[in-house]
Amino acid sequence: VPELPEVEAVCRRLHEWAAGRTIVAARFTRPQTTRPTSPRTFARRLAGRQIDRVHRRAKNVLLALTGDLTLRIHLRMTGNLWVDDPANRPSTARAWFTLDDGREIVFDDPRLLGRMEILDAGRASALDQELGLEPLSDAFTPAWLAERAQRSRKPAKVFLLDQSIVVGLGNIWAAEALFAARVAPAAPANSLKPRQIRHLHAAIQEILARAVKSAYEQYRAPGQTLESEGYGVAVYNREGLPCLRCRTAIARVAQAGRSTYFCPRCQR
DNA sequence: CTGCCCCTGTAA
DNA sequence: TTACAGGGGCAG
Repeated sequence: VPELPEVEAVCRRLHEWAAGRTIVAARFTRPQTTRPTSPRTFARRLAGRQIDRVHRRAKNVLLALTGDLTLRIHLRMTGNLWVDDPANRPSTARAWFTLDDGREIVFDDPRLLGRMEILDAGRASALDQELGLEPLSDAFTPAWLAERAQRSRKPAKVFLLDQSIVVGLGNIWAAEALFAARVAPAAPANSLKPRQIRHLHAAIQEILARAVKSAYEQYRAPGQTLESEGYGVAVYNREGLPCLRCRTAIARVAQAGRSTYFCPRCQR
């Protein structure tokens, strides 16, 4: 479900739907959803707080609450968030926060991998520090990317997935960026030429900007599934199918325990 | 660095 | 029945 574009779309919609509302009560169905405290303690800390705004940092959904607290929600693989009438809550909902207007924020998470945590101001800024650069920020420049790549021997794909360097890229968009830039996923980051770095940088920004737009427009209604494969995927999940540039069969290899799709002819 | 784990769902 | 799934934390 969510890489940067989908998380961004969720945050914007949640902001539209819930900013200014107050959380009246919070319910959880599983103890592992809340970290590090129990659902009970967690719910007690949330009750009565107003949601000032909802924004994104890396793949985290951040709800800024009154009293200088931040609710951090990580959707992991299958999480989703929306605001709706309690009557429409799905059976896979793992948490819901009743709002002062009778609607509720629903945290849907079939695979139970998602996590949430309450941060005080200090921890919120510490988290911000630990995370890498936002790829759509002005600070993310070709020179900066080149400098970081220089210091890493990781394969390019693994380098792009590392959230302490650049945030927001996941398995789909990392593969897409490498394909667009014609960079081999196994090439060590420090072996990339300046020209390849420039292409990679441009590809990351273009691809993500376009995907954010599509994801936001697509995520209009509460409870909709987040589908990134629908918009502009050129290599991901296309093993054996012809490369869109040269017709060579797309290959799949495992890197860091995950599938990487690439064109063995145009990416090297 | 890779491998395993957290979980459930779906498809081959 | 097995493999795999858009994430990430941890062990070895």
